[in-house]
Amino acid sequence: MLDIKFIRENTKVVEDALKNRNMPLALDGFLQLEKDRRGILTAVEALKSERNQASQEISQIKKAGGDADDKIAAMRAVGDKIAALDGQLREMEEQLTALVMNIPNLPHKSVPVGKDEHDNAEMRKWGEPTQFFFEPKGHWEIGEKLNILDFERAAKVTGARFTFYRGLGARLERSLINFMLDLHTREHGYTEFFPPFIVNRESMTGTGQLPKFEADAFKLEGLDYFLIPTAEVPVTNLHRGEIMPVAELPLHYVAYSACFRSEAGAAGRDTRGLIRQHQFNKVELVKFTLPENSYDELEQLTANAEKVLQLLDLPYRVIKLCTGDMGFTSAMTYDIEVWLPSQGCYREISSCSNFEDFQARRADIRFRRDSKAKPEYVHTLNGSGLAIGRTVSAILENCQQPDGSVVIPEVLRPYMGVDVIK
RNA sequence: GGAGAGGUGGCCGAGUGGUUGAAGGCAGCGGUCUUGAAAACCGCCGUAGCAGUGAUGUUACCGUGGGUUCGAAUCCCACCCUCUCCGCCA
Repeated sequence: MLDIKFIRENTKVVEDALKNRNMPLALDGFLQLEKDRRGILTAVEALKSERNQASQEISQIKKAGGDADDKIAAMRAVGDKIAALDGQLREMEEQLTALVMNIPNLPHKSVPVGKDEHDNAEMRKWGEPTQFFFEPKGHWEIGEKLNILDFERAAKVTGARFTFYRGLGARLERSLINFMLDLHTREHGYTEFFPPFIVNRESMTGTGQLPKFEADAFKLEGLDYFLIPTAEVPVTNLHRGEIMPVAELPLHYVAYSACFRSEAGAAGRDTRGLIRQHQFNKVELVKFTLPENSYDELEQLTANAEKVLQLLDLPYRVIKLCTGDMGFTSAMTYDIEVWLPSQGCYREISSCSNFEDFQARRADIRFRRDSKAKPEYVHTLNGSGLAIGRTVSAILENCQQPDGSVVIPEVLRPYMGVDVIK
């Protein structure tokens, strides 16, 4: 959520940003509504002030044994006026909230202006695309042949876009979760959380999944609860409504969770394999920082996620998303893309974003520089560190052997107990 | 799921429908005293919106949302949460 005062004073800036995000929106209606609202607010507050004063006078008259009937009658009329204006005010506020909640974050000035993924900027590459002297197979095929992935039975038991992992496949998934959590807690200094996988509406609104993207979420029938699309939601909302002392910042959190996405609108895309599932595992990094440090923190967070791929020896590149390709809540996003031989291209395996104060304002997460200072909004960041299913895909594909076996990256062998899946 | 108790400021804890934004205490901040510290004493000590260059004024907030009333922390209704006991359960 943007600051309404900021929108008022920088209307052009906001309109330009919306245009760059492919969401052109004229704000004059918004501004007029805002102005009208303030007019009515001033009027109703004057009436309330009058009423408060009269109430005290009535109290004194009654205490003195006098007759206040005239005053009470007069105030009854004032009360009716107040009720009418309050009603108007509430309606206007609802409209304004609806508008402002649907305005995306402003891109950072270093973000390239562009329409779609073709305008993203490649920042760096690590490693070289894996070379094969045989025709590399897709991970779904490798997984089924090794009997470690079972898409067919998952379709029977649940439906499309679900998977059973079996044997060493299940163990690989679990090993990756543990490896990543160990790395981020022991080497990178993050504090581990294990969050609820179900959250309420306020939390989904706080991180920006609602109200605009309700169709993407799984909602529990009859309850105002949602399956989390990412651990970002529970972990960021951990501090919703709090004012923290400056000494606590920055906070670096890491959480494993299952993630649930309806993938509405993705029909027909990535239908094979583990790339796009309704349920997947992810290790998520979340930071709460001082505003002046958030971009340094973003670089470090991205580097922490990259470290996972480096240790697994998987080739990847880092791109900076352009204005048209960035998520609704983000001010700047780096995507980390891993090399997938079956597709002959790099595919997203992590998305690292700085939300600046966009989520903090929605979720009311603040800090105080000292005991007398006014509270300020923190900056929030998060990034996958990494998506587990996509990491499994990358390992199966990049580490496959001509005989169909898969050599386990060295750092995972202590977790796996074997060197090769065959 | 059933029965009961309760949700007030950073914390503890008062609060007959009428100067209660809210007593008192603790913590915190500033000061007096002291070589320094402690103790004692004095003062300050919530958040947000609106108007104003500013001093300041004003409104709202006592779990949440409605209602009654000239006036609600206080009365009524619904919901949420916490605690205790019972039942069920990994």
